[in-house]
Amino acid sequence: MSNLKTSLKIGLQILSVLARSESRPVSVRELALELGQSEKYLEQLLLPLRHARLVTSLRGPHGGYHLSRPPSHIALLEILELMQGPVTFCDCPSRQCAECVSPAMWQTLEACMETSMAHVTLADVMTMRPPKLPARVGLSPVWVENGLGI
Amino acid sequence: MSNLKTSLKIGLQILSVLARSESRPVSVRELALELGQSEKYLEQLLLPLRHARLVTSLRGPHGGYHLSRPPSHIALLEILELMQGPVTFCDCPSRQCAECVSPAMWQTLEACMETSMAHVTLADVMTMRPPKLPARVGLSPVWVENGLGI
DNA sequence: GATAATTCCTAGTAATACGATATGGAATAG
DNA sequence: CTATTCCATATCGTATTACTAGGAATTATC
Repeated sequence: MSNLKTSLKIGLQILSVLARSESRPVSVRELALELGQSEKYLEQLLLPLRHARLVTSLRGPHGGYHLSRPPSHIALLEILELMQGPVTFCDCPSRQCAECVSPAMWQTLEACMETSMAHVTLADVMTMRPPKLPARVGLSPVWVENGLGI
Repeated sequence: MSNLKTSLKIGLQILSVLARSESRPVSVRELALELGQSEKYLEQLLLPLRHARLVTSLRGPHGGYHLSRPPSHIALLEILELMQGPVTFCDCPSRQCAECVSPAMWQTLEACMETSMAHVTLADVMTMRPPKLPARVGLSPVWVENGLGI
């Protein structure tokens, strides 16, 4: 079973299509044809993307959606949080519940994921390249030199 | 919503209890009392732990479960994979499906999580301390010095 | 204006996963 | 003989998720 929601995966596909046709807006109908999903479903997924101003919409004939920013300025973390919620390993507010066992542990691991994904951009996703990451990222995990061109 | 299953969290609680009473085996009944869960439920959770030889069982009177290894030699990753399945962001076998968008991306992120959790031990979890991690871990993410005693 | 293309919004339904419980008994060992 | 693990299955409730549906609002074009 995948740990990622379908909505995130399709959301990424949507954004990829929008990124490829920078110039003109893409209608939901076109997206539906290209991605093999229903228009209504894609509409729903576009809603949060628009509210977060990741995409901009144009109504009326020849309307559609386009990216609000260049793909290299859209972090995977943003998309992930929009489409499948925050990266939380335990969501008790106090971080002191029995389930927490070790709050510091979960927080560290959450930060690990977040920092990593904050440095991956839509451009990286599209080009199928491993992401460009700095050698070190704050106090959190980083990709290090790995012979893959980073 | 938490991204971790309850079974993992309770699994960790079980292992913590076992770790604290190293010397003698702990029966399911005792676990049930201590953790406030039904015996049958805990039995179910203990099954995969035993099959993976993380815990050893003794039958008959005064029987019960104990850890097969010291807590410092049980990686969080093992527990996680046993209790809530592998860390997979896309589970198509080919890694070439439409949902993949960027197989290299998911693989890198999966490796990030896995490597991080592979270096966290049950001992870390129990002591509520941030994990001890080497300054660098292969080609994957690491925790770096962060003033928390690592 | 009228019309048609499109986004926008709100609900609702259907399928699935998951947590949790329940039952019943076989095997094992003090 | 009794306490316990072991194992299988199945069931139920609920939360989440995927997906559908209908129609209001907006805008370009004729």
